[in-house]
Amino acid sequence: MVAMLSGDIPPNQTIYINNLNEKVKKEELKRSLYALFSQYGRILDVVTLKTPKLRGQAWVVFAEVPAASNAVRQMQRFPFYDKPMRIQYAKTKSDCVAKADGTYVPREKKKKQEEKAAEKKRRFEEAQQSASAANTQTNGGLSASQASRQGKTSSQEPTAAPNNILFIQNLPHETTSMMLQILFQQYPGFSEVRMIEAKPGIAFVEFADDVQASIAMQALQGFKITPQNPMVITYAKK
DNA sequence: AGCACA
Repeated sequence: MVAMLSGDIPPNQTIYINNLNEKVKKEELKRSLYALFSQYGRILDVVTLKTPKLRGQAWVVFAEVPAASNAVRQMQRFPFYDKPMRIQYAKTKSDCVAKADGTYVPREKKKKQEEKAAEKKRRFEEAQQSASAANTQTNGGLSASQASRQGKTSSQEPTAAPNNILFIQNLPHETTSMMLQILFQQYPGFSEVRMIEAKPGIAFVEFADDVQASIAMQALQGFKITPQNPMVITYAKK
């Protein structure tokens, strides 16, 4: 039954992921999850903790339930840092969602720990910010195309299954493989660009694995080589 | 295996 796959928890906008590789650092894990899952829709928050009870697990909060549903289906068992992800809907509402709908009540906590942790968190967020600032620089000016892409994925067509090969469309005809190489080789795992003489405007870009391809896809989605040509990146068909 | 957010 379908219900079995989602572990009998009713659909909601937060997915719970476990069986994650515990060796991956928290910040990297968060960023990779963000990059990987934002193809399904807007993400409000990614929560990862490294406490003994919570390592190897993560929560990804989507703005919309259908995005979460697509993610649960499409990314089930996806090999992520060499381990198949296991994905369910989260059991309880995420704080960021409760805050948005006005039902949030802060829970009681031990107070001495809180102050220490607040400091740690501040430092963590600074690191995150500089990291994402660097990201924005490389693909600035994408918001319009990203918005239209998300509109598409969240409403109808099922997203193609992840693949280590990306299919690039809507390239200006004067694009060379060297131009694409320069763009894509900045992402880890890049292996090669292939273009077909007889078919201008498209290209294939290969990465070592699906995760790395996904991250490059996310980063360069909508990138404009010329102002009229935001590139459209999907996974190549298998 | 393990469902939190400070």
